[in-house]
Parts: sequence; C-alpha cells; structure tokens
Amino acid sequence: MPRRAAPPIAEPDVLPRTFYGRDPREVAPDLLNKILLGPDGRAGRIVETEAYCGAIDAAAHSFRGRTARNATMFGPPGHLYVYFTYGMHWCANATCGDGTAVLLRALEPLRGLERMRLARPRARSDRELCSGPARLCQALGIDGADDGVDLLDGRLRIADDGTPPPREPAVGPRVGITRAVELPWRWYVPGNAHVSRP
DNA sequence: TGCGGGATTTACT
DNA sequence: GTAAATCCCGCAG
Repeated sequence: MPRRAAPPIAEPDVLPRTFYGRDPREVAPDLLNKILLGPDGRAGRIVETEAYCGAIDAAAHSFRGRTARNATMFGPPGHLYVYFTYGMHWCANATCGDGTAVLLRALEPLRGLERMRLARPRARSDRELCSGPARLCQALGIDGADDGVDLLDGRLRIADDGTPPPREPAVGPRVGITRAVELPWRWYVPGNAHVSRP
C-alpha cells in the first residue's frame, strides 16, 4: 500500500486553525492547559485567559472597528495579536476572527526557565516569571515584531500535550478594564499557583 | 508577601 | 489631555 505524504503541518500536536475559529468565550477556556511554545525551547502551560469579543465588547480594542494597531484581530484565526500598552508593556492574544481574540494572561513555566530568568531578572521567584500578560511576553521574548505570527507554524505556536482543560475552570470578571467590567469572561485553572490573580 | 504610587508611549476624545 | 487588556520599586509586617 503506497502511503500518502504527511500533510505540511509543522508539528503533529500544534492546534489546528479550526480550534481558533470559534467564539472566543469557547476558545478561552479550551486554551487552558495547552502549551505555548516560544523561541529557544522556552515553553509554558496556559493557566489563565480572557475573551475579547469585538463589536459586542466595549472593552475590546476592536470595539470601534479596525485601526492600525488592532488590524491583526481582523485577520484570520490562529494568529498572535501583540499590542503595546502603558508605555512599556507588550501583551499577546490568540486571534479568533472577526475582531475577536483571547488574551494570554498567565503561564506555568515548563521549559527554558533559565532563559526566562535571564529575560526577567527582577522576578523574585519562578512564580513571577509568567504570572501576568506582560510578564509572559517578557519571559518568552514576545514583542511587536511577533504581531501577526501564525500560531500553526510561526515563532510562537500553541500545542496540545494531551492534558485536557479543567473540567470546571474558574470563571470571573476580567482584569484591568473599566468598560464591560461585569462580564465574566476570564478563565483560569483553579488552584494553580501561576495564575496572576486568584 | 502585600500594598500604594510612579513610569511612559500610544490612541482616541 | 487623558486613559490604557500593567509591572516595578520601596517600604511595611
């Protein structure tokens, strides 16, 4: 039996495009316990996420439509949207299409911890390496150059190591916003020490 | 370990 | 001009 050549997928466990092309309120909890693969072998388990829902979400950058900054949010799903805020910080999202995205808020460091410590010399413990959206970007070396990266085969990828999402993820209001503050669109792994805020 | 205030650029009013 | 999907420093306990 001749066997067909393997499809041109970068790694067998990298999440497919269809994973991202759904409502971000479904994608956000499903991303819990997935693995963010960065450069130089740095990697961490996603333990905290937030959904930003575009035109129906006053807290989303895309709420008022497309701009130069948020253009990646209006591109295809499964890409990294990286934005600059507070004059000094980068934050990273997975795009879900139509101006929606999931903010990656915290990782549990898995591999490349020595490089993460070099990238974040002020961290007082390994728990502070990736416990916040700007912290994880520093730890993995993510900045504006990574805006638009394809999460299926780019410098940053998201993969499944077989660990399922929590059966009952913790849910609550999003952090650091002033509009649509009441919407419970933040999810995290209950009891995980690397969540930015319990 | 936890709190209060400052930092510092970009986008929008 | 001001708020922003935040973090770091200094100090208290």
